[in-house]
This record gives sequence, structure tokens and C-alpha cells, in this order.
Amino acid sequence: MRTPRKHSELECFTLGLVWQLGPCSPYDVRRHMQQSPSTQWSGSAGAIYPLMQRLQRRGLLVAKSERNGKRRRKEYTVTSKGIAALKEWIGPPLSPEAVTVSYDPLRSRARFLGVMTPAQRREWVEAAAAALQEVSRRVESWRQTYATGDDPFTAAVNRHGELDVQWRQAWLDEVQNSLTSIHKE
Amino acid sequence: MRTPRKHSELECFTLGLVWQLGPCSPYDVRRHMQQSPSTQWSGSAGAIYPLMQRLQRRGLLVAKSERNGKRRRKEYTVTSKGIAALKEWIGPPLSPEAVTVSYDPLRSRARFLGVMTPAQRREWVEAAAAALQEVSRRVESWRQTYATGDDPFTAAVNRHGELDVQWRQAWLDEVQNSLTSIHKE
DNA sequence: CCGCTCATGTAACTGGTTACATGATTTA
DNA sequence: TAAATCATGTAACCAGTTACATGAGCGG
Repeated sequence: MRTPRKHSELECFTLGLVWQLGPCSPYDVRRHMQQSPSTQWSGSAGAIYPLMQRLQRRGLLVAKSERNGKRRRKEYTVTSKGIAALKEWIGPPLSPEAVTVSYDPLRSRARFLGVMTPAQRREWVEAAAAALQEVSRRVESWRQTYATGDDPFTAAVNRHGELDVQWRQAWLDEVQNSLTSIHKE
Repeated sequence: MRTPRKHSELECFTLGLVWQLGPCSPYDVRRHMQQSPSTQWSGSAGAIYPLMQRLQRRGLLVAKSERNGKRRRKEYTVTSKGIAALKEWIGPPLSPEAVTVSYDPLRSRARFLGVMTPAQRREWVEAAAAALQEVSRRVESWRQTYATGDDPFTAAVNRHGELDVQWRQAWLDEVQNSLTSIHKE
């Protein structure tokens, strides 16, 4: 008896995107990922094209090649088996890798600020604050292109992005304060 | 002229850990990662042992094999070149992959809640809230084992974990409210 | 006509995962 | 003494990255 196949985070996320966008091409998926304010999904061709072929082989997607004039276009659609896989990924139950603190590259770096000189630490915090400003702008422009109102869950994701930036800014402020409190070195 | 070698996130994080823990073995690094409340770094043997050998070949770590009785122990130490690499990774300038919203597997899943029935959505939100409770407990026990006071940056990381869970709980509450507002389906 | 974007892919590489192997030491 | 943990690794696999190739359509 075959144990049910496991799919990667990227695979399941892609599955979800195809479901959400409706029939779409790997190119559409890639563009969507690249425009997102998250660097998590690079959307590189070498990742997405083979991935969607894999999902097709597993019966989670079906492809239909069209041809407007001489331009070919391959559209994938989620099958009912694909829907089931998507639901299983979302949970409940939540898979262990979903039960975690979120991954923040700024936190990873802040952990080792002790290796820097006090001046460098202050510079780093400033740079990090600027980076969050930049992210904030990206989230905002993303929110505008994908005008909420579509569905409440897209709105929830946008809201998550907003809150995420705000919270991390507040955290950075705390870090900055803890720096000045030891500023006599 | 060789362009300066790039290192992966895991490589740099490991470098930082070795710097922070002082001379230590791959086993120590693995244990540290596995006990962390984050699932980001699995700390699998097949990842860490070759990785630290790589860092040694690149001159960022030096190894010293000891032998207490019959038990062998290999200890790595960060070189000055390793310190430089660590500082470069931390920044500034922050590398592009650090300038991003944080990665939250709950957000990734919430995006596609539209595929579920209203009842399933409510179950999911409950499960997610429970998951965050679980994470909160893990963060707390982590905080206790790595008693802050060591350095302010460890404290900052612990604080980040605390805030992270709180913020996401607040976000989940919002999601839940947006569900009930459409509960007539 | 040149360059840009659209669009689909492949090839080579490599970092990380899972699983296994080995042996010493501690604990029930 | 059997099982669990400490401790070090290797081998096979595979997903994702970078870089390249190809060709259609479009704007200046």
C-alpha cells in the first residue's frame, strides 16, 4: 500500500496559485512569484517548468496547449485530485514545518550583532530600518495591483504583510534602544 | 580576479553559531539548531558535516581533533577570515534576500483558504491558533535554557520570537473575524 | 533592424534531505 | 545486557539555482 505522496512547500504553493489564478501558464505563475514582496519563491524557470510537469504527472494538474496564431501557450488547470492535495497541505492537521516561528533574515543576522563594533551595530540597525521601509513600499504597491475585494483571504495576506513590517519595525526600535543603553561600550 | 565567494544562508548562520558558541563540534551546532523553536534549520547530519568541512576548505573555520580517552571530538573555531565573512553576511549592506517580508507558513496556507468550506476554514483558524500556542511554549522553554543576560542580541532574538507569536495571533483573530462576517456563506 | 518583453523550455551544478553505518558511552 | 544517546560521518537522491537556447511579437 502506497503511503500518500508528499509534496514540497513550493509545489503546494504553486498548486494553490494555479487554483487561485484559474487556468494559467508557468509563465504566469513565475511572474506572480517574482512580483511578490516576498523573496521566498524565486519563481525561476528552472524551478517552475519542471515542477508543473511533475504536478501533471502526479495528476494534480492537467495541461492544455493552445496556439493563438503562431504563439503557443500552455495552460494548466487544477484537477479534483489537485484540490484534495491542496486542502491536505493547508490542513488541519498542520504539518510540523508549519508550526514554527516565522523566518526573518533580519532576526538571523541580528543574533550575531555582537561580532560588530558598536558603531557598526548602529549602522546595521539603520540599514535594517531602511530595508523595512523598502519592504513596506513593495507591500503597498502589491496591495494596489492585487486590489483586495477579490476575496477576504487575499486581503488577509496583504494585511499580514502590513502588520509584519510594522511589528518588525517596533522590534528594531527595541533593539536600537538596547544598543544605546550600552553605548558607553 | 576572483569575485568574492558567496555563501549560503545556512553556511553563514552556522558560521555565526560557531562564533557565538565558541569552539564547538558539528554535533553541538546540530543540537542547537534542532532545539530551536524555528524549523528553518533542520540541522541534519548530511547538511552540517559537509558544510563545516566546506567552510574549513574556504578558510573560514579551522578544525582541531581531540581525543578524551577513546572518544574523538572535532572542534571548529572561526578564523579571522571567517569573522570577515560573517560580518559581510550580516551587513550593511543587507543582501537582497534579507530585504523581504518574513516567511510565515501559516500565511502561505491562509492565502488559499477560499478553497475550503466555511466550516473547514473555522477549523483551520482554530488549529492555527493552537499551533501558535505550541510555538509560544517552545519559545518560552528556549528562552529559559538560553537565559538571556548573556548578550543583548540573544535577548533581542528571544524577544523577536515572543513578539512574532503575539502579532500572528492578533492577525489570526482578524482573519477569524473576517470569516464570521461572511458566515451566512 | 535592433532590442525588449513574451513564452517555453533544458543542462549543469550544488546544497540539503533521508537514510544508513559505525563505534563509544551512559542508563535502565 | 539491551537500549538509548553521544558523535562522526557517507551515499543516494532530488529539488531549486544559474545560465543558456530558442523563437514569436512589438515598439522605436
